[in-house]
Amino acid sequence: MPNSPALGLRDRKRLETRLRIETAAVEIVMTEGLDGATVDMISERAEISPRTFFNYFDSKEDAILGLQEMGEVQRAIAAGIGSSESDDLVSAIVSTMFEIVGPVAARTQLKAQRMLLVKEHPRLLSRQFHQFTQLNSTMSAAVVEFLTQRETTLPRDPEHVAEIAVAACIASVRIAVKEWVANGATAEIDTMYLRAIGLTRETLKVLQ
Amino acid sequence: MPNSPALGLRDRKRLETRLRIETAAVEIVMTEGLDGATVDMISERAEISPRTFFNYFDSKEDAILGLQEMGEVQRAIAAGIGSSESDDLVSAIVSTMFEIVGPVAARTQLKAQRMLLVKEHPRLLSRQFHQFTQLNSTMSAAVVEFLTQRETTLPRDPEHVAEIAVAACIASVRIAVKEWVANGATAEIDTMYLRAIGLTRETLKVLQ
DNA sequence: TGCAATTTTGCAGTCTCTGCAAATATTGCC
DNA sequence: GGCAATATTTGCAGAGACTGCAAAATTGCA
Repeated sequence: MPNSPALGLRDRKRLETRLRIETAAVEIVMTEGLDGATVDMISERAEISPRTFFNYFDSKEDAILGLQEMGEVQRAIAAGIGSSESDDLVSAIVSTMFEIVGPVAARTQLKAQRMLLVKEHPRLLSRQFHQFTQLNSTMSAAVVEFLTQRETTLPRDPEHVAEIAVAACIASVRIAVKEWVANGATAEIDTMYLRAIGLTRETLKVLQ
Repeated sequence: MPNSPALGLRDRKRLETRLRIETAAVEIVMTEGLDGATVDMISERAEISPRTFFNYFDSKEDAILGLQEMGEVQRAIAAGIGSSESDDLVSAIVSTMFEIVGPVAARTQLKAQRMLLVKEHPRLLSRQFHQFTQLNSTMSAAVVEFLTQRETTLPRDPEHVAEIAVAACIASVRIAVKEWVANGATAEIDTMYLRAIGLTRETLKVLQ
């Protein structure tokens, strides 16, 4: 059990409940479909009251996707792009995104199922996408920081350039993940990662 | 009045009702805020029953944004990218997007107000964005077509490259529009258009 | 005018999501 | 162990989005 023993009972319970909700949500959507799954059903299976459900997630979709709270994701982004070993911006962005939604996603059954659901219900994809959109400024800031540290000459509008770069990378990752799922979700994670980077490069060539 | 006389009374009425709903939606959101505006209020001002509202739009947000039906937008995309005079992919994509959401947006008061609303309520932005996401395949197809006609050597995965290119352009347009609105929405449309293209180019340089 | 097709509407009902206050659980402290 | 402070859970009542259905109104056309 990967339960950090530093956490008190209260926090451990909270984490456990959260996971129980996420699991219930995914399971029910898998059998009942996206519209067939109701908050009541999910709550019942997770053994909480429907009211409590909304103490944990803002919407049904959030629970299905297990969307973390903004703060957590923001920290992950800053840490990810900031600590990138490579000097290459594309790999820094792509690898950070994989740290958040990718590799982890492959490890647990829950998250693998989630990806299948997203494939089946595109509505969910755009919900997840929406979170990224909201995080654009965080990402941009991290990218600007990255550029400031490594590039001698910054572009004229670093924040905007960063935002567009992030958008392109998001699209690449999304495609790579889609392909990966389409191929049975069995290949090495690295395949996906390299694929995303390769796709980005290919696009850059064409746009030039 | 730009009412095509070719349309029968029935269709003209339908169009007029649609416009009345869109207008009512924008006006009410401007005074009451996004959450303060209800379908009942909008329907009342548009002089239709709440039930009829949902015969025209799938959701409150769709009405506020005046989201066209998919089919219409799809035709606009195919026509836009296909008929581009330039050989440059970035300008072909960007100009098509402006034809759909940009220049038109500046012409009528309704659409200018809409842009202000989007600025104030980011939730709407991602709703509009969502439509673009859904149209990704349409756009990609058009871009692939574009490439096929003009490039001697196609990239390895044309559809994917197209998707990423479109994503980058969408981000650029979004930023350009955001800036334009922030500056009072008064500058020439061409400014916005050139700005979007310039931003894309700047980003390409950095990602390289 | 009168019939067929389309559109509007009311109604009943389901579901998401929120505020509030009472009940319950956890924590830290004595 | 017991007690007070704090956090969490829950029930309840209610607003609002959205849907299916069938009756009523409107429009198109012979």
